[in-house]
Amino acid sequence: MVSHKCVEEFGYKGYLLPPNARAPRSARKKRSFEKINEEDDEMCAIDLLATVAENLLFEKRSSLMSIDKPVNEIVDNRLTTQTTVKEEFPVEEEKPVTLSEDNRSLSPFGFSSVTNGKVETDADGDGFSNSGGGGDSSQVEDFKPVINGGDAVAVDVRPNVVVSLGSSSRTEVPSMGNGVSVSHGVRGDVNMFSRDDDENFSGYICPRVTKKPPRTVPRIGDRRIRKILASRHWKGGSRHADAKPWRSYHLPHQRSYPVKKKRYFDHISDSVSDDYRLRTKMQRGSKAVSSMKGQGASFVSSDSHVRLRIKSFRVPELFVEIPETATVGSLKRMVMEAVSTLLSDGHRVGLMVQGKKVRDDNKTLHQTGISQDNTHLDSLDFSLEPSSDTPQQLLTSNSLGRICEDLPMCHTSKMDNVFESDHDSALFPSDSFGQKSSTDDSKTLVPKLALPPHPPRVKSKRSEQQQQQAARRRIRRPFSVAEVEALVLAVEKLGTGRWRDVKVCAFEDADHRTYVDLKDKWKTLVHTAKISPQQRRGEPVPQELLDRVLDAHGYWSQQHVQVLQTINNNEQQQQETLPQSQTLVAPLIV
DNA sequence: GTTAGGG
DNA sequence: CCCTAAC
Repeated sequence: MVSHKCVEEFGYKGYLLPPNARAPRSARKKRSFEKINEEDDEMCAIDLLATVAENLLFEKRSSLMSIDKPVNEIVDNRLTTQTTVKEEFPVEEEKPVTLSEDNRSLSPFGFSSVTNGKVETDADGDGFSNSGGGGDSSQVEDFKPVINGGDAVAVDVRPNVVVSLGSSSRTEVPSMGNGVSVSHGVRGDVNMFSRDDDENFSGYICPRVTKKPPRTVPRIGDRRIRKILASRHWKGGSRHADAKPWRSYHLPHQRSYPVKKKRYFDHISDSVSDDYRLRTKMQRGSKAVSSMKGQGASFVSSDSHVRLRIKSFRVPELFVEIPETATVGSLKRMVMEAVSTLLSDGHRVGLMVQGKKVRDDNKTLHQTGISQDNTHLDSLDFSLEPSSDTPQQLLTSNSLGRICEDLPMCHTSKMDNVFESDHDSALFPSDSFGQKSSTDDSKTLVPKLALPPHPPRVKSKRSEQQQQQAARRRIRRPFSVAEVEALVLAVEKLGTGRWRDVKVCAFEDADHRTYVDLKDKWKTLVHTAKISPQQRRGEPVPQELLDRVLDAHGYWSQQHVQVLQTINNNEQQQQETLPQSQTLVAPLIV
């Protein structure tokens, strides 16, 4: 909406003569940090899953029952990504879940890539070669680098996506884009991309929520907020790094969850997006004596334990474009960044038992039918769903831009190594989790490093500027007639050259309109007003408004000229010709 | 941080 | 809408 606060006093012909001085900056309203708290609660959305899974996992480690399999087999977490070659689906209806432009979370954990069934350790310069794609492995499902004609290697991570729609129904979401990613002509760039329907090649990661009406959400419009949130998120992760693992199942309200997730599930939960399910399989559990007797109201010592085996772990569709010469490490980071970014919006966990969505968080597992005695129950679905009170914005290119911006594209040593070794276990936690002694935990638990402030990079063939421009350009938002009217009104009153004031005056609540935008719009309005109606494009602006634009433009231009003259002459000689300007000029020349 | 102007 | 110089 456009405010009209500044409609009051008018000077000549509706123009308000400039004030003696600009409003002091202290009076300029800053709203940047007022919205932070709204997001506070959402930080732990993923914690629910993390905690549940963590506990389940922990039980396996600490339970008294004998385990006839290696722990890492029982708790078999795999990031499974899937490359499928499908025809492209038009996805007009699907708007990508949007991520704030600056909310990339600084997930410090590593990301393992898999080629031909092998986990790549990223040695420098060990980029993907054009040999990939053929390998198969039952362990590593469906991950194949898609080789793209000797050009950039496009890794098409294309999971099957199951989307929860808030009911028990599911919708298969078609993939977007070719199964074989296309990335011609941009070799040398690190870019995640998708086409928006405009002109830009804007990168984004696109988890989709289909056919789901947009939420009315608190807006989180300020980059600074997002930065803060991101950093807070990150800090939170490390802050809890030393938390001791839970030893009981605890399924109270989500809000009451202490944020105590282990790093392991930091990784896992954070890597889940949107509605990508954690498929779990019930396993026969044996009676176990709780090690937490009496510690929880809902915890009964005779509780049986159920084992959940998370069979696969899926990430949303991602496109990663990266030059062959990039290191595996940089690829891992890219993917990790992308995934992390996806998740930073906050999600809640959904649970489906035998196809039925379980909404009552207070039910016990047993009441829900999750019981070791239930031999019929062989699968659960966990899902991450956009939290109902979580903002879902359009994923603009900005978020991606940040990612790309900060992704080192070089083969530099430090970055590649830092992210490395320790964190491969993040993706394949079973490899490390079950085997690590508790003393080792700190190693994985405490992420050693977030992204360095200024990751080193190498120049790509496309200029960085070009790349960033493509990546972070804001979406185009044409001015409505109402906005134009408000702008004209404000400029009539305030003049051209006080754009910040115009912003505050007339577009205070329009977060997406910066004063630079307003200035630019005015520029185009003046131009539009000068050209013939036939040459004009877009939503037609009423001629009346355009007339006022020219009027105001002329008037204020005149004012500027006179100010200059006055300054040059250093005398008040224009009094007789334009009395009105006296009030304008006089203060300025003092 | 704002403003002005080119891209 | 972006970028940058200049303030």
